Amino acid sequence: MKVKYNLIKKEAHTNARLGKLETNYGTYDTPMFMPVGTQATVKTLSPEELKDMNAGIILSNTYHLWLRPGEDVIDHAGGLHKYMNWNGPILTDSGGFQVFSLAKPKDITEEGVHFKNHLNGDKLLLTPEKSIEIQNKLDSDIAMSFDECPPASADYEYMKNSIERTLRWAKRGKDVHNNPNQSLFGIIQGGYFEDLRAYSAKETVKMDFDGYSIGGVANDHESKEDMYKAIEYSTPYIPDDKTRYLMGVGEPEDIIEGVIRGIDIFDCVLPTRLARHGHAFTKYGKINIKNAKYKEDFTPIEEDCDCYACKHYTKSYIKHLINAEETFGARLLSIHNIRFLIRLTEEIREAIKNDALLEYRDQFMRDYYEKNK
RNA sequence: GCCCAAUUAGCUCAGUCGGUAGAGCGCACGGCUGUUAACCGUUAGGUCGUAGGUUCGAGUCCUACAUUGGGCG
Repeated sequence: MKVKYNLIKKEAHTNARLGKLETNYGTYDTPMFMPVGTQATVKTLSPEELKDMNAGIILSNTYHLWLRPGEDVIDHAGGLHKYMNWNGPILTDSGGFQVFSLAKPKDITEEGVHFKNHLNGDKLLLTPEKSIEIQNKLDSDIAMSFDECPPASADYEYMKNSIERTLRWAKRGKDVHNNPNQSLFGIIQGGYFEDLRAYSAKETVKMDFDGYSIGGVANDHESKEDMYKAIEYSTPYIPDDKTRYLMGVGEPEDIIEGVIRGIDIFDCVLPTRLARHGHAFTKYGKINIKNAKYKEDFTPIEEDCDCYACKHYTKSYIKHLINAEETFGARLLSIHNIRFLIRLTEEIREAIKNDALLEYRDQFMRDYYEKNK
């Protein structure tokens, strides 16, 4: 089946939405956060641990699985769910972000994007059709259109040409997509140009995708105000009965601000990457567990956190593990950071129910930036 | 007792022809937003073993001593 978004309620004072997303693998409350498992694994974590954190959809990546182990291997294994032992929903990114992070502008043509395989240097061509074909074989629940994710600093002319091409790529991908059990999402681009966002959104929605995402944000050190505007420029054109997915975000405050502007789902590498780099989210701001002050801090990362790491381990111990480059440290911080963002969405949903999201936002920001600093 | 080598940042070591010193790691701190990222960056930290000598100028050349390691007795 295709994913189905059911709008439960709109928050009284913002554009926030409470919803339920029906998938092949169960129904999940939105707003929600999707952990990122690029290479068919959320780095350092087992599926059981993800379930314990109350994770819903997880994200994986077309480009990486195409190169290794190859979509045919996963197809022959019985699909990505079986391959990685994840019996929850999976969204696959199309490789569009790799256009941004790996390709040079000259590598992008109408046909597709020429890559150098970052593992062995092979020259490769990824096209919208190929991306959809790979995602079909991976058998994810939600496939993403193959887009170009231009840097926020791109000028108007570049951005305009880019979104026109992304629209043509979206149509080509949709034309070859024929998996009735896989949904296909369109991607809105346009940087911080109001008219380009509006145009991209309207034209993408005309193609009638199963859901819509907003891409091209938080990728170029742009200001948060600009990022929030890009969301505001895009969401008005997305129908109420379709999911809105803000790609690659984010930081706790960006998730809250995104929800306020009508976003339903988020994904971000930050919780797991920060974890491997020794940082932890807390209600009172991000902490660097490597700091000397935690050497003999025998309290958990957060006293009131219900995650496995906080229930059983101290900052002192986790600092030791990170300093000693023991992988268990990265695991414990990953568990905490993902649980932190999932718990954040749980609190956000509660605030929407109570029509008190702005109050929740203000209190969160006071705690996150002012206390304990 | 004699001979040889070494001695430079907390650690392991570079240091050219003599022109007053660098790296890696560690320490301290920071950054990371659809993962080419268990990564990247920024500080701090030195009477160049000690005492003399040669020289305009010595980590570098000479002498003695100390310490450490090795060899021969």
